Amino acid sequence: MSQISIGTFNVNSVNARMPILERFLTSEEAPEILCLQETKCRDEMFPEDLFKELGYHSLFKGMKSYNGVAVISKIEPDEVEFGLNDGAVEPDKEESENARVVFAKFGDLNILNTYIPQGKEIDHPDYQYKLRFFQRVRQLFERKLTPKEKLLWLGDLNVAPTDFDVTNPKNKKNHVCFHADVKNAFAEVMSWGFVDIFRKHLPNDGEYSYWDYRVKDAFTRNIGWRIDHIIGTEIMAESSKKVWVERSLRAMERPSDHTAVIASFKV
Amino acid sequence: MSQISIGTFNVNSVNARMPILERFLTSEEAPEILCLQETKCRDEMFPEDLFKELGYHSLFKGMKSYNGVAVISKIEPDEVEFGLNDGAVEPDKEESENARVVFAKFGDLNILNTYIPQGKEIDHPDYQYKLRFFQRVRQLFERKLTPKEKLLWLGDLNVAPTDFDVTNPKNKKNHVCFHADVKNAFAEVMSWGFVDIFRKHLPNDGEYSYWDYRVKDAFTRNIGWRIDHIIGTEIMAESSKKVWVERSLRAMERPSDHTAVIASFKV
DNA sequence: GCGTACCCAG
DNA sequence: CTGGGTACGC
Repeated sequence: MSQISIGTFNVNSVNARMPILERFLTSEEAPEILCLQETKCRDEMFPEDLFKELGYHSLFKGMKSYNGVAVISKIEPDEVEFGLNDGAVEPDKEESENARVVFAKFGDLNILNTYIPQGKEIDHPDYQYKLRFFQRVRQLFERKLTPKEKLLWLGDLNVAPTDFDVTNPKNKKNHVCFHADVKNAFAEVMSWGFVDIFRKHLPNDGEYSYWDYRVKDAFTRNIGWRIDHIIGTEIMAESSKKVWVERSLRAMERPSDHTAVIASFKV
Repeated sequence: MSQISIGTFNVNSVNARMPILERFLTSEEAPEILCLQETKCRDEMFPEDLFKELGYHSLFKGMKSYNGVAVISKIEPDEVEFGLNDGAVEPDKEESENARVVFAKFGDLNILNTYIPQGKEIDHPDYQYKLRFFQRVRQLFERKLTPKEKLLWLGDLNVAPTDFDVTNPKNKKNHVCFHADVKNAFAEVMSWGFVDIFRKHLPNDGEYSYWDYRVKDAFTRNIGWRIDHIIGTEIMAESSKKVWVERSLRAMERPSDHTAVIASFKV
């Protein structure tokens, strides 16, 4: 019986965040597998060699300026797939969807790392695209797996599912990450057969993963959002031992606006 | 009999260079008067308060993005004047000329700090403007002073007067800072009654003040230019005791492409 | 290469 | 506020 820890971290530029990642990945808390979002670099710019020196294999798909996902892991994955691959992708969205979704299989453990579109505003076409994106993620799960399998869904899902997940729920009813429709779209995916593993271990309020740079002293005042998630099938929830928010990363010099969320499992 | 040291430093943004300026101005080598060029900030943005805390009075004239001159001094000047004020300024050049030339009088010591136009290319109209700029600087001296007075001319003059002043003179014949015409234009100003005080004390080659960021390892390989000058009337040359290039500033973190050049005088 | 400035995005 | 892009100057 051994332990494995798996996490998610929206880095807001993987290259800008290397000093923080280097410290984190050489610390006691370093996870075996870490899902990254918003790497914000083309594949040629991805710091694969630096991760290799830290003992991590990298899979990544990026683009110029926006989006970009990666999975770095001490063990090599057996299978990898980028994008939703459902035939529903519009031609101009292909690049960004590949830079938002990565599936990786490590033995019998399936991992989906997603950076869900933010949606801009409630009446913007991107918000409808976001709602459809959740549907398509559910369809991906239906197509590839069953709820009986070992599956984790991690990433920046750009949704705070409950009032406990934001500092001030009252003034966020029309926010694209808190509106009823996006909560429902998220709940529809969850109902396929998922458990919110973060909430299983950290049921209290005030547990956030993102603090807006634009809100003055948001981090020290703990004005934040829980939009980075660790979700899994029942079997994964049962084997989960602990979840923690690695707040130290958000307190370092030049931090991302998000921090890492990690779960440990017994295997 | 006491000592005063006076220098010139093209800072390539005064705000970007404050960490370096703070260290320099609190060190043993801190000059009593320092002429700055390329401050690159509008007057509202000039860090007057920071210099005040360091014990320096500031005079400055800047503009958005480009140019900008300042004189910071432990003693307050008695007279100040910006620009060439010869009635020859074209309307669209008025702002930049005021941000290129500052005259200051400290007792009987006259100081002209200039940031001479670079000139872009030998066949560009800006190069002819540069040559005329030197003429107009000479006319300013003729109008205001005589070679018998105490006068220093400092600044980034964008001219390397001799083969000793660049690393590879052969491939620079058509450079706007090394072409025969610009050397002549500079020599014309010198002939009014100036001594090259830098060269009086540092006659050897390899003494530069500017190392191009774009030349790989230019500073460590000492591939540079002497384009920042300390020039004075005979009486100033006679009272000069020492000149040094403050290379430490170019070796610090996030340096300017230039470094400071300082002269000490007995008064 | 390293400074500006201005744009976009979250 | 802090990323990334562009353009421009030296």
